[in-house]
Parts: sequence; structure tokens; C-alpha cells
Amino acid sequence: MRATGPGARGVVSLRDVADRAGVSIKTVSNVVHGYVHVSSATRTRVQAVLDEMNYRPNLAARTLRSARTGLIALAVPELDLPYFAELARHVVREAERHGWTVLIDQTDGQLERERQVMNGIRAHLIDGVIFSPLAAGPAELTDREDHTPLVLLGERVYDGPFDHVAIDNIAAARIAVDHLLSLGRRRVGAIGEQNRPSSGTARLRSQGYAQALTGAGLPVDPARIVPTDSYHRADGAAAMAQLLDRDPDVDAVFCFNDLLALGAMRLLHERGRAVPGDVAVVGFDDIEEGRYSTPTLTTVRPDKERIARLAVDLLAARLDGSDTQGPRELTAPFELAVRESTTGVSAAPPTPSPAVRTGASPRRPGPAGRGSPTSRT
Amino acid sequence: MRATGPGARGVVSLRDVADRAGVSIKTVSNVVHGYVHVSSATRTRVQAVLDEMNYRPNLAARTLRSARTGLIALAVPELDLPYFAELARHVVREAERHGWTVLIDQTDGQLERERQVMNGIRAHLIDGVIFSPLAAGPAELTDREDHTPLVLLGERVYDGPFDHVAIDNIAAARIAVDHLLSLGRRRVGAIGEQNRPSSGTARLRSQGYAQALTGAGLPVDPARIVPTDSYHRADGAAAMAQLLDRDPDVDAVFCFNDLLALGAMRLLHERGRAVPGDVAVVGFDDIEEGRYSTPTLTTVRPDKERIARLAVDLLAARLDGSDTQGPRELTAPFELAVRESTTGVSAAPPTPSPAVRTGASPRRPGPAGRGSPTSRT
DNA sequence: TCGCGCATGTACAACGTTGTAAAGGTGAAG
DNA sequence: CTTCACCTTTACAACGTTGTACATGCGCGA
Repeated sequence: MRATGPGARGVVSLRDVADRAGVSIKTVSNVVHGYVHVSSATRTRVQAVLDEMNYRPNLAARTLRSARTGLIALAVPELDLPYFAELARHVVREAERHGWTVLIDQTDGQLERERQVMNGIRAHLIDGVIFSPLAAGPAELTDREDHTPLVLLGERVYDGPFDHVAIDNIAAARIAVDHLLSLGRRRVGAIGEQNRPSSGTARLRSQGYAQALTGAGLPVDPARIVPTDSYHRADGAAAMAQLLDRDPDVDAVFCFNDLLALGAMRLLHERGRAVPGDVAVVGFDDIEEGRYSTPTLTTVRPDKERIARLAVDLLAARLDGSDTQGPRELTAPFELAVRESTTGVSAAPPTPSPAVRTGASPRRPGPAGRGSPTSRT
Repeated sequence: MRATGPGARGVVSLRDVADRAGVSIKTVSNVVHGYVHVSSATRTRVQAVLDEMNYRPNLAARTLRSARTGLIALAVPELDLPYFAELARHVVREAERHGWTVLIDQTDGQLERERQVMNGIRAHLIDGVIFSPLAAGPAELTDREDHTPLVLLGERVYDGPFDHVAIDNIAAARIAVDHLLSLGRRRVGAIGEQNRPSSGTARLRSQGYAQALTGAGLPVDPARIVPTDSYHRADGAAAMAQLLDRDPDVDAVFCFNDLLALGAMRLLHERGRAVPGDVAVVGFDDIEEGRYSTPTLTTVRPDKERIARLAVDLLAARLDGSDTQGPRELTAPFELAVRESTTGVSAAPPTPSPAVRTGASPRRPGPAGRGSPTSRT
């Protein structure tokens, strides 16, 4: 038996509305959904009751029937790494276009948490996952037991059965280092190598760095490649200190992300080295902070909005079944944003504009272009 | 009629497991929940099947019965404002202790979106909301039609019927400005005043600024108070330019958040003004960036972790019914972190440590202290 | 005038889970 | 040997929604 009227917590169900309006539950449901075959008299009356009682559909019940929640998860290492915060913003915005809400998971780069993300902690509660792995490598990914559609960001995992969106990290790193070489720098260090075997992104950036040096006929000196535990400012500062100790005459440094670069610049400042006078610095990610630092930071600018859009659209295609092909490998474009930390020229506009940019066109501009992403199965 | 075996998408239900194990659905459910009165033989057998079939409970169904989802929403203006990213991190972490997942809503400070957050877009899908309003004022809040427990952050809305967690903004602002005055500065500007009537936080910080000046026997010159549209670096730079135009001899500036301060410092640099030599700068929020900027930034450091904990615990108390009292008004502590942008003394440790801090004890240390928050009904 | 078709509205079942109540089975106590 | 108690397991209903199938009633054409 059910008491008349809405339940204890003031929650109104279709049934409550139906009772009050003197129609069946299904009719109310039909009105809510704008089903055509409802007389306008009935519609008006029911709608009035709906408004009056402030009816809100119960998404849990709806989900139970439809097996669709309208939630997708975005799993990133840390929200307060600006790169991920900015990325999250774009993902949230793109998801909105599909009527989705984004649930954000912070893995802290811990393998166990990443494993949970992949194997569906919140099974049935989320329709899909966009995942930026840090600790998880090919092995863990392949062992995945969950069936929720998954899109990987940032790191390519061999030929795993996963959709994947990234930029061409090797090319980006090479272009960044080429830029340093074009300025006449010859003792170029690198900060951000990762010792953990799983980190594909770091390895790719290392490769690009080495390719650029080799391409210019310069040796790749392992002493100038400083690994870090993580990608925070403090790591960049510590690594820069180490680099200076190893080679006091280093004249440029390529950092694998902007935070490392900002930490490195801070340390250079404390050690009395001028940037770029003594040491030129390039970062990676183009976080907003680098446009306001002193000096402003030259950096690789991945198209975050595009990355977010590609990832969300790919998920959408998997969800509505419009894409049943094998795993996709999509590439987003990037640019090199040249600023004071390499050129020393302060553009110094009346108000600091978001930096001078030298567009370096993406390595594969065609296929990665708008609307027709590359697919490699 | 139901086909035997798991459904089309490989989703395994209790029923599938029960069929395979030759027991009733409820027995499987009992095993899943570790119910005591299950023979160990049955338990072992069922558990084996559970593992084998990789059963995952359907949270939607569970929610439908229990009316609890284990999801809470955190609604903030922008995720890539570092303050909110850092806060989000803490909230996620605290929520974890309660077994909750955090769903993040980005309102962009738009009234319409804030209204949706309050009135339960995702009704029944979230158990509670932690909300940092920007556009919504007392009027909108009071009109709220949803019954989901809500905790407000950062801004006090009159005597509205809402739980609320904040720091003492007036005191914090006053201490920041007192610090500038104690350094001998006498022409102190303020950046970040908000023209929209709803912004309580900005008004409180303005008040603290005025109180400090008045307390030192100085006049409050409206020309030195520059409003901004929002709280980004660009706003800070633009406002600083305006402030210099109005009073070229300004010797200090109190910014209502760190991003404004960083933008202001950038502009001062471009105009050739030394910080703190010519102009001392104080920010608000203590985002990590300010510990690595050049110069490092003196700022008010609200205890974000505490804020997050108080908010989450308060929500928990409302949810489990252990707190049915009237609305709570909780206060978190803060400190003034004194760094180079006011003192000019570079501590210059081997690696930049997270700043020299001068603890300014919270104005109401007792009641705001650990575990026994103030309550004002 | 009768019957057909369409517009409108309804009953029912099912999604997967869990609380309740009760049934079946076993052993011990009388 | 009977009975009772308890341990174990099960059937059932309900959470709120929506797709399917069907009932009702009206107007229109034959």
C-alpha cells in the first residue's frame, strides 16, 4: 500500500502527478516526453500539475530501463595540473553538446586507481570513459575486463584495442628543439624523462629531442637528459639545478611540460642566470600561466579543444553504434608558441596579449583536419 | 521471457550469476554483501561464479531502491581557475572518505547555469551539492525548489536557509592590507571590486581593505579601487594599467585573487616598475603558481583542505540525518603567506621551497578549530 | 445505418536490486 | 520419537520509468 501524495522527502513521482491529475502514469509520462497523441486538454491539465508539483524525472529509474545514464567519466592524474584542468574544461563543454554530464576521476597517477577506472568502479553508472593514463601501461590496459567504451588520451599503447586521441609528440618535441637550435643554441638539455617503463608520452618527447639533435649533427649527451618523478614546478626546479651541476654551460633546455619549465625558470632566476640570455627555455602544453610568467614561456601548444572534441565525438560514435570499426587513432594539431623565454623580445603590448605565436603547422595537417580524423586500424 | 545467459552487451546481473550457480538471486545478493547466514559451501561456489562472470552491481538499480547514489556535485565557476582546481582536488579527496564520487559542474558564473545547479538538473542522481556561487544572489538562492542538501562555499548569503563554509574575508583582507601598511606603503590600491550586486566575497574584501586604511588614519580613495569583470590574469593586467594611469605614484596594490595579482605583476614588469621596489603586490588564495612566480607572491592562504573537509562533513551530517539543526555557518582558518612581492627578500633556498610564511592566526581561532566548527543559526 | 480506422488513453511487464517475510532443512533438547 | 529453534535459502514486492499491447470512443465513408 502506498500513502497518497508525494513521499516523505518531498520527492514527486509520475504516480503522484497521475493521481492528482486523474490520469494514468503513462499519460503523464507521455506529456513529459511530448508524445504527440495526447489531447491538448489533457496535455494542458497534466502540464499544470507537473509544474505545480515541480516534478523531476528520476534519472536512476530512467537509467535502469534504458541502460543509459548520460554520464561520462574523465579520468586524469591531477586536476590541479593546469593542463588537465584546461582539458577538463573543454571536455565538459563538448560533452554538453551531447547532453552529457562529466564525472571527474582523479587517479593521482596511481596504478591501482587507474585500474579501477578501467575496470568500471561505477559500472552501469557511466556510459563511457575518457582516460589519460599515467601509470597504466599496455599490460594493464589489455587486461581490462569492463565493456564500457573507452577513449585513451595522450599516450599510445602499442596496438591495444583502444580508441586513442593524441598529438604527434615526436614531431612536436622535434620542432621545439629545432627552434632552440635555430637560435644558435648548441648545449640543449631535456627535463622530464620518466624512468617508469609505462610512460609513453615522455618517451616520445625524448625521441623527438634526440631526433632534432641528431638531425643537426649534434651528439645526444645522456648527462643533459634529467629525469623527474612527476611534472610539477618543484620537479622542474630540482632537475634544472641538477642540469646546471652537470653542465654549467648549458645554454637551452627543453622541458616536457610547462610546469617543469616554470620551475626551471624560477631556479635559473635564483641562480642568477638570465632567460633567455644565458639559458633559453621551452615548455610543452601552453598553459595560460606561461603567457603571464616573466619571461613569458615559449611552448608547444596542443589544440586542447580539438583533442576534447575528438575524444567526445569518438565516444559518441561508439555509444550510438554509428562506429563499429576497429580502434581509431586520431591526431590533433599543435603549434609552437614562441615567446620571450627563447627570443627575449618582449612584445610588450599595452595589456599583455596572449603571446606572439609562430604557427608551426601540424605534421599531418590533412587527415587530422577538422571533421575528418585519421583512422588507423 | 528472458534468454538464458548474460544480456547482449555482456552485462552480468545477479540473475545470471544465480542461474549459473544454481541458487536464488537473493543468495547471490547476500554473498555480494557478505551477509553472515550463508553456508561457506554456498558462499565459495557463488563467489567463484561471481569472479568468473566478472559481476558488477548495477548502481542505477541500487539507487532506485535506496534513493542514494553515492554521487555529490561540486559546482564551481571555472575549473581552470587554479583556486577551484585545487579546491576540487581536496573535495574529491574528502568525499572519497565517505565513499562518494564527485561530479563536477562548471557554471561559468552564468546565472542560468547556477540556477540549474540549485534546482536539481540531475535530480535523484546526486545526493548533495557543494556550490560556489558567483552570479546567484540571495533572491535566486531563496527561490530554490530542490530538496537536495546544499552547502554554499565562499559567499555568505544573508540569513538564507543554507549551510555555509567560508573564511573571514573581511579579516583576511584587513590583515593583507595591514601588512602593506606596515611596510610603510601609503598609496595602496585595490583590484577586483565587482560591480554586480550579488558578489558578496568581493564586497567583503573591499570592506577589509577600507577598514585597514581607515584604521591607519588613511583616506579611502575610490580612484584607487579598480573593478574587474572577472578574476583572470588579463583582468589584473588591465586593471593595473588603469590604476597606474589614475595614480602613477601608487606604491602597493591588494588584489582580490592571485590571478589578478599575477596579471598585475606582469603589467608592472612591462611598464618597468619593480616589484616590490616601486609597487608591492599582495594576492589572495595562495595558488601554487604564486610560489614560483618572479617575484614570488605574498598572499592570503585560506585553508582549502579544511574548507573542503568542513563542506563534505557538513553534507554528510545532513545526509545521514545526524544534523537536523538550522543552517550552519562554518569558518575555516587562513594565514598570510609573506613572500618576495612585498618584502623583496628572496629566501633563495637551493630548491624553491613553498615560501616563507608568517602565520597570522585566524581571527576566531577557537570555534573554527579542528573538529568543532562554529554554528550560528 | 454499420463498420472501419484513427486518435487517445490505459494496463502490464520489465529493467536489477534489496528488505521483508516466510519456507525448508538440520540438529538438539525433552 | 517429537518438537522446537535456528540456520539457510527462497519468493515476493517495490523503487520509478517506459515500451508494448490493448481498450475505448469518436468521426467518417460506404
